[in-house]
Amino acid sequence: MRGTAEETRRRILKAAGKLFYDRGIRNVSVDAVAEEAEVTKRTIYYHFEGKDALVAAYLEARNAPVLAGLQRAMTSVEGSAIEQTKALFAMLAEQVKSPAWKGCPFARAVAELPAELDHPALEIAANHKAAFEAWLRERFAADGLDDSSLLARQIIVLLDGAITEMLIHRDAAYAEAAAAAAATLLSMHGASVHDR
Amino acid sequence: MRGTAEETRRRILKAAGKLFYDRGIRNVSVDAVAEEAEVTKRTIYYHFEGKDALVAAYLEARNAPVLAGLQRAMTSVEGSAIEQTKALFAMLAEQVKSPAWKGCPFARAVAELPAELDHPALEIAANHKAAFEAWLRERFAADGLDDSSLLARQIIVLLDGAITEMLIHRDAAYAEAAAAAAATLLSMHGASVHDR
DNA sequence: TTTAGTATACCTACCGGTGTATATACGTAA
DNA sequence: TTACGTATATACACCGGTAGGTATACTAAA
Repeated sequence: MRGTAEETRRRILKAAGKLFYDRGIRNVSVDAVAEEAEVTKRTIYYHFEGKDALVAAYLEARNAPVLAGLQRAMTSVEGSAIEQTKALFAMLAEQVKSPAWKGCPFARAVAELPAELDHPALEIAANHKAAFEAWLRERFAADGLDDSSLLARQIIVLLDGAITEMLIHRDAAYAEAAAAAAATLLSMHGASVHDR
Repeated sequence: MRGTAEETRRRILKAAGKLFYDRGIRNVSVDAVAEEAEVTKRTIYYHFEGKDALVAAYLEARNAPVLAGLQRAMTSVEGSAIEQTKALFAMLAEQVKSPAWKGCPFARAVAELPAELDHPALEIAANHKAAFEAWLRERFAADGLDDSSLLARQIIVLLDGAITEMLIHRDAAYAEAAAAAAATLLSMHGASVHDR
């Protein structure tokens, strides 16, 4: 009963990701992760230094895929920055329909982990958010929008705000309201509603 | 060592509120609350059915004060809906400066508690958010703004989004960006920048 | 004297984490 | 090609601490 080390590690991370995201980090024991991964707890502690390291690795593993998903939601649509931003919120409105959707794993980790303990996960979350904001800024600047830096910041605020409200109310209307707000803001800064 | 029941209950709730908000609900044991309240754990279980009930009571107790604080931040400023909304975000920008500030207790509770267990706290949080959104809608409608319902929804999205970002980055710039976005949206719907 | 409220002590379950034996993949030399 | 040695990877059993929760005796006010 032994695959390669990488395979086992990935299996653990997959199980951890599923449980942490679904139930919350503090609500999931290392034993539960072991059972889900069909591995003994000792194996987890062979591959990870402790639960904190496992949590950090879980968030680290989510970073690239989530970022790519956000970017793809926009770039997969032909059109201006406005069209693409609308597509971003449309994806969000779609996701909330699934009961498995539980909001943003990074924001939830920060909400759950007290800042004082400077858990390694906190920096990972901050970097993730900053990375998407920076990408948005570049995207808007490429369209020649004014204040791309401010705009990117406002869009990410709308995004995370919509996620928060939808996690609370389970209502896609918040994503739609945010999409409308985003379109208004972009058009105020020189964005065309038509194709670029 | 015995005050009135109400007094003891309030002391427990005060201690619970401090610890739950500061460290997160799952990170605080009933023993820790008992110690903070200078009461034995048994006394807590005399006054509350269990930890879940204590958590629910904690959020319930926060509802009215937080709502009042938000409303006061707006109404304490003379002026139009725009001016008052700006004041709302200004208060937020001020709060983040304190290390004790840890975001919105309701949003954090929802982020931490898995939806499946339908914890009583979840409904309390949803009601709180809905209440402020409804109040905002009335406030905007009173100023004769178009689409007050959509506007209220957008402002609360901006508010919770700014809170999320500020919890992650500890940077008041997000409240300022949100304030600017809010002002833009309001002015698009017929709000005057001047006094009403 | 009754009874609401508090204290002491305790229970069971489970938490994160570990000591140690063992099984397997793989490089190396005959 | 085979036999073997070794580092790697997994299993089993276990630890002390603490979690939420409780049985029960006592205390003081009405």
